[in-house]
Amino acid sequence: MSDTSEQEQPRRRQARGERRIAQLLTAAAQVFCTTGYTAASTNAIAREAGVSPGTLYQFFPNKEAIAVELGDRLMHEMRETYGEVLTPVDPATSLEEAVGSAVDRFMAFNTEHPVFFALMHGPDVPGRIADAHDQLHTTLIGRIEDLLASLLPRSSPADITRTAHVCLGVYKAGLELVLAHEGAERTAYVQEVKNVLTRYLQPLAGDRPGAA
Amino acid sequence: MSDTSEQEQPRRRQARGERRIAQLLTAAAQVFCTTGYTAASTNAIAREAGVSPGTLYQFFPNKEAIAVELGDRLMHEMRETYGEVLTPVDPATSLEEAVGSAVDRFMAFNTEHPVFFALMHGPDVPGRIADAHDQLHTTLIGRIEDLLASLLPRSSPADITRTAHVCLGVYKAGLELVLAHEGAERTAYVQEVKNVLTRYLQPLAGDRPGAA
DNA sequence: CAAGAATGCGAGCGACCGCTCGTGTTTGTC
DNA sequence: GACAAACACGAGCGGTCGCTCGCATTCTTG
Repeated sequence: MSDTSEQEQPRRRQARGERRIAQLLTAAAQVFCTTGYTAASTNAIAREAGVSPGTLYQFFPNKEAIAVELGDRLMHEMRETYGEVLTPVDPATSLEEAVGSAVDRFMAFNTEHPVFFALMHGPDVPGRIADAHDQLHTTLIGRIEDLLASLLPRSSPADITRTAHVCLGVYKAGLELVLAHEGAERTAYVQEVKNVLTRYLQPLAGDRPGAA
Repeated sequence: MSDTSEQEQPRRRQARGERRIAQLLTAAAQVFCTTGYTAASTNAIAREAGVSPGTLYQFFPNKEAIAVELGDRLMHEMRETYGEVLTPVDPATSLEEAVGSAVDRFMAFNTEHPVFFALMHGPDVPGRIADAHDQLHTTLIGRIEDLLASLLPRSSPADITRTAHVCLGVYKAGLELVLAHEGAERTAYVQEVKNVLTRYLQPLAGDRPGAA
């Protein structure tokens, strides 16, 4: 039973190979960003990276694996940069501060890695990536629920869940607007996203500081 | 000059043809809804309609024309059902009433024609449809700006424009959530969308009735 | 420096997709 | 019923895309 499962580990990579992988992932990010996942051809990714199609398939078994590896690395960098997503609670912070810092963190990451949004938002992504997407989505919703549970003590669990989905949806919509603008206008949109969320949550909050 | 442009009008349709067209558009709506535009194959549409690929191309010059015609008919039905989108102003209505009625109208249309959202939301749609999408988007933003200009007299034009984009984005995000649920939960999400918008706009509103 | 492994190439295979075309069937008109 | 136009069919053409394979090159290792 144990030998029937193929382990493909004995593949020893050289430094050149690791460089090629990084190069290919960068190229893939570029192409995914501009054309989306399904429309992105592996030949185009190879061309963008300046290598042949055969070289690409030396390092990735198929097109999906490229996106999966890219997603994994982004996820890892996100966790590394921001520690744990959405620090659970801090009873002293106001609603505005909590929302503001959460939005700033996510916006910073997403504007620095636009591929993330492109991969997660596209309705075309196949099996494995959709799974990762759902998993991230569920995790995120859970975190937001925890955050909201402490911020909005008067709400029922079902209401908390619904509110969490609304918050995430609003954030995603705001992200799209933010990514579509630059400079001062972008900053203004970030502020608007914070406004929408704080004003939405304010009436639900208990005796929090910072109420208008 | 006048005869160089080809007029393809002399194509006289029989009742059977009109029926086939409606049948094909219904099938296309179904397929577009489940797979999106690009992933939808014309053969699949023909199969869904129970006809051969050749028959499909008897009535539509290409795949894009199917989506365009579908979009045109939806647009026409939207205008016919709701007269003009977003009745400009009514100085006596409260902010809650204005937001509530606008959201209800759009939600009713979009839940009855999920294709509309699928066609407008997909990042994959090609030229002509993207044009129609942009045109609708611009028109909608303009209407919302007009509405907001009378509701929020203290805001500058630039702020109005930004606020309009935020409102439309929030609505689209809410629509996605609404379409993902059914029954009582769906109703609850509709209410949440209204809550988000009213609470967002409330602090900007002048001496409107209905303020909390 | 040899030998083997890892890397690199690019023509091309198989599958699918948008679309066509030759042919046969149904419908409207006289 | 005769004739033409509209409708219907489905095999298949041209093109793209994901991916492979045979072979050349570069690196590592003893």
